Amino acid sequence: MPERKGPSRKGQPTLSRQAWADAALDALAERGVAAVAVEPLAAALGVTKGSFYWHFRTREDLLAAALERWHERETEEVIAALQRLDDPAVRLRRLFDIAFRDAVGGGAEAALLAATDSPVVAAAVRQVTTRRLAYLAELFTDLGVAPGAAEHAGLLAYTSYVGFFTLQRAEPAAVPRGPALDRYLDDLLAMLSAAAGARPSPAHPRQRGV
Amino acid sequence: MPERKGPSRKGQPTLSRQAWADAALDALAERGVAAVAVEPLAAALGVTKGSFYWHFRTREDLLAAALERWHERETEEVIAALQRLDDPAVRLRRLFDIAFRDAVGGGAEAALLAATDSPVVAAAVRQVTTRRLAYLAELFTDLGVAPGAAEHAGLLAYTSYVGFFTLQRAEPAAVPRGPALDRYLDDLLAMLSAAAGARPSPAHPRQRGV
DNA sequence: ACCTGAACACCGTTCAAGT
DNA sequence: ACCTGAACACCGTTCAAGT
Repeated sequence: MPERKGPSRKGQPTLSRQAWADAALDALAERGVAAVAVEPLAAALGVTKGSFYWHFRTREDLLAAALERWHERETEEVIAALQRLDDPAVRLRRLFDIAFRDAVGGGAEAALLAATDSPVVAAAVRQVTTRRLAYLAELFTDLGVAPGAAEHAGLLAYTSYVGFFTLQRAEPAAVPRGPALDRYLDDLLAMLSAAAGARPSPAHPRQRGV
Repeated sequence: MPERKGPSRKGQPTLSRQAWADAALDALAERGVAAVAVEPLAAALGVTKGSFYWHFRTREDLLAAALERWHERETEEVIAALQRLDDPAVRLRRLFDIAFRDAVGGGAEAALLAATDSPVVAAAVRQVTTRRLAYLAELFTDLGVAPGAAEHAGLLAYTSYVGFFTLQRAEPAAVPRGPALDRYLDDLLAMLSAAAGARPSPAHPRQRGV
């Protein structure tokens, strides 16, 4: 995949596949999957839509390229950064900070996770989801949690995260900020630790019935 | 709003606004927001797309009507049914069963909650979200939880729910079923009760640090 | 009152032709 | 190697005309 070949016509550098994919991912994060449209994107990039088809076979292809970029940026790079931290407890806390405070994905997440009507999007989302759940389970295992309980806790953590940023998009006013967010994360971590420590099968004692 | 006016041409009953809205909601639940398309819907209903514009001003209008139906079915009717139960603890458990087991919304939920690029969808989602969070807070208050903690617990419950069905759509294989689901809901309820019982402000004792 | 049919704009896709 | 420009299909929207 050539990165860029140097200027060609009228001083404009020739467009690369990557430039299209990046523009597509930006549009997607800001205005949703429908905004990944060839003609408007071409206009924004200053070329005709015909030229698009030299780089990509279809619009779906462009989406797939943008999605690949998303996977790399918001999953692989985050995991790689976490793995540079020695203490798994620190890794978990850092992950929560990244996920809940820094709001990974900058808007692409919510747009993507539910746009599973598109087969390309569905495939990318499945991959990312599997990868993240596996990493979370690994993280809890590193903390000393038994495999089954670790998977369970990872699931709980991930659904909370997905729900959180979805809510943030749907109704930002309802999402905790500042000290309320601290308490929220505190409780979540505590809940997770309780769930992770629970024995797999029989009913376990609880502090108060709800 | 007239329901139906009796047959008109060729034995076909005249189409009502409601028939269009229902068809739109079905398409939306099954194939996403993009599937709410005038021409295909008209074809399916056996009329020309021109006729659509007698009932609705725009496609957005149709979406809004479908959304109103969604709000009624998946929020107001559910709440009304719950309120017929006396014991708030039973209400909460029943709500969890409906939400996590019977998968409210039959697919529309995930498609909608993240399709906030459309202003009509965004508005409907905001309304439904606010209503549901308010009801959850009320439910926890009825259980004897203090107002602040009740809101907090409701938020935790709702984000878990949203994350759960999003995951169900994204990667069904990762979602617990059978006894694993029982344990999941058990833990969730216990976590919620712990969070609800926590004092609002200062650091509270936890069973084990994570 | 409710629908048809033709028209037009917008965007995805193709392709011959340009540089 | 990379792009233009014209063409066509599909869907949203309008509107005059039908029953």
